[in-house]
Amino acid sequence: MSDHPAGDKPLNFIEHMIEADIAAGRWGVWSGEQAGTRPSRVGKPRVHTRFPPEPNGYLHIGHAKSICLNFGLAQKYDGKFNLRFDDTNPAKEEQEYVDSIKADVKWLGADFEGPHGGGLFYASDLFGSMFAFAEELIRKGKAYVCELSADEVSKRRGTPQIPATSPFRDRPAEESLRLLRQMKEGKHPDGSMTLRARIDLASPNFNLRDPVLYRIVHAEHHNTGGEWCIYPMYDWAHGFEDSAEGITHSICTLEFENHRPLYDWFIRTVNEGRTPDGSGPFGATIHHSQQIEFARLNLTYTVMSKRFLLRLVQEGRVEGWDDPRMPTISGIRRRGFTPESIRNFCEEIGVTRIESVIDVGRLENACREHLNKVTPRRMSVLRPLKVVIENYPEGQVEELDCQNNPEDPGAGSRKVPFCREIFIEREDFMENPPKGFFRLAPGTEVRLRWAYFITCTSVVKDASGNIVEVRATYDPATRGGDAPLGPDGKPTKKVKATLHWVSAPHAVKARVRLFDRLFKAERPGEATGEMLDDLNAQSLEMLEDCRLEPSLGVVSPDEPRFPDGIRRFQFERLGYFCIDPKSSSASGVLTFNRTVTLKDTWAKVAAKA
RNA sequence: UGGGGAUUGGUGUAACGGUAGCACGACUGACUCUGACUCAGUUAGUCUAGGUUCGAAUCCUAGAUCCCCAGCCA
Repeated sequence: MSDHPAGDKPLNFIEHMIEADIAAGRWGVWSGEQAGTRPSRVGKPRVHTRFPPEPNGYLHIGHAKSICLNFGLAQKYDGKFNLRFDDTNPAKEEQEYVDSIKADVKWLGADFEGPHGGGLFYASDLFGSMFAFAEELIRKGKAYVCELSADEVSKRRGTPQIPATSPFRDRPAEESLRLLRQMKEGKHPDGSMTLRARIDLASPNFNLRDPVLYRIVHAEHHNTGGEWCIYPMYDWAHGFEDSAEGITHSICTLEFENHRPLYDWFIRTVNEGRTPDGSGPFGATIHHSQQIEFARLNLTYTVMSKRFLLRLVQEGRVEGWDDPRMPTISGIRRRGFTPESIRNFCEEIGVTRIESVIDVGRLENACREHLNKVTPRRMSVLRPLKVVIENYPEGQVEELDCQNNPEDPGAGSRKVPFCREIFIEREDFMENPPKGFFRLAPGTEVRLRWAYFITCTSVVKDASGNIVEVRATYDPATRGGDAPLGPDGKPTKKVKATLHWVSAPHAVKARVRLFDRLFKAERPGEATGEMLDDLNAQSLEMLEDCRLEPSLGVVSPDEPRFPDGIRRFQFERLGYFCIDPKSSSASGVLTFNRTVTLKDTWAKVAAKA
């Protein structure tokens, strides 16, 4: 069945469901009132998604998959996307997390306040109506106050074969109502009682064994302050949040699949005694959205558990949530990744119900792919080795033209100074090169990018035999880096290698931070059960004596401005780097982060040998 | 030994009873003022066993393996 025009991406399973819903007219169409800022939306089938994080930590790349999915659907179907804080547990939630999540979602491009945005919501703003629904459930005989302690509930939970029990199950509704109000008024201590749904104590699905709706928590809430001392559980609250916001497709991860019967039960039960026109004894029917589960993102060499990431932060094993080695959005951003590259990555990996593990290299590739197109090229020497060009006049300085981006002729060029003393990369010189090494070595000739051909004449060593300097001669006829043309119009000579370089006296000094994977193991914790055992002790390398071309010391006018304000570059032959303002200002030293290396065929060959 | 899901090349993902395709990786080669990029080619797959059918990744039966569920977390 190829009813898609060539080049069209195949639909994922959620899109298939949406198409089916549209065909069936399941969710109706946008009214003029609902269309909001987009009149074009009026009359189109409703698709309304949301991203519902709990503000108990920073967002990570796994959340990015969900954000891109939900926002992407809203965009594709000209619908709406909400950001909603699922803040029903004051014990774990903080304003700091709320703020970071808002910033991260926006940075990713999922603008919940833009043309496809439905707005910003808080579950806690609905506490009042949720409480009313709870009272309604009691009146319908579908909920009761249970005075079992958490411990006792656990003991009475039963097994797959043996049903759970509660002695309070058949308590009169009036009594439950009175107790619930007392709970709300703070008359009872934490843990002394709960409100439970009256469903099925024998269900093989434990979620239906009279789940808790409300627990008593005397704690300050980041949004509602001290207004409440009872808080709704996730299962009870979530469907009402979706309902109130008019969400059509409530997308969550696979582990909530067993909760779907509960999700549906709550809405259905509230809707008992309600009618579409509001004439029922309990008023008007409330909206019932469709829960859909998909597989969360797993990455090799990466831990996505918020709890564990929090531990890394608290134990000081990383600099913080935004450490560039962290899989958090803020870490990845500080590392230099672009939102485009993350969106492309999420698009490439697809959406299914299969639990898979994506090679983290694919995320890096997505980043290279985008950065290659948009970053200006610069020359930087990370581990400097001095080269003295013996036949270049002392005191002479030339300003040479260097292209900013060979991929993009429109990016123009810049001037880079050249003189008698330059630095090259230490690893670009070998005194006794192996076969296949075609960089600089005694007697060989290489090109200095955009500059001249040079030939190594000798090596200078210190007392202990370390190479401290290389002597060379240059060919003045190769100015600009091109060999002179012969009578046949072809270059008179060719070199196999082109090296990056900087002028020694003009170079800007900087610190560069190189990052490796945070974990040594493809699946951290698999071997010993303790993820910390697989932490990579060498995941951060600081290079303190790097020399950069002078243009990096200032913001040049033709440097592209990224919307997030981050200055990103390709250091030729090395990789993609960005300035880390946080580290720079903290240390007083201009500091770059390496986002990702370039692919390096030679390193692969050399490693094999 | 209860319930709910999943299984297609190394990895990810299509195909919804009718030619198993795409992407990434890997490997070759071409090109190259980045050992990058780009381009061309090669590689390799339907969990197993039965059954239905002219025809099965797809439907049926049985089995295997993996994931989720007994928080007053989400």
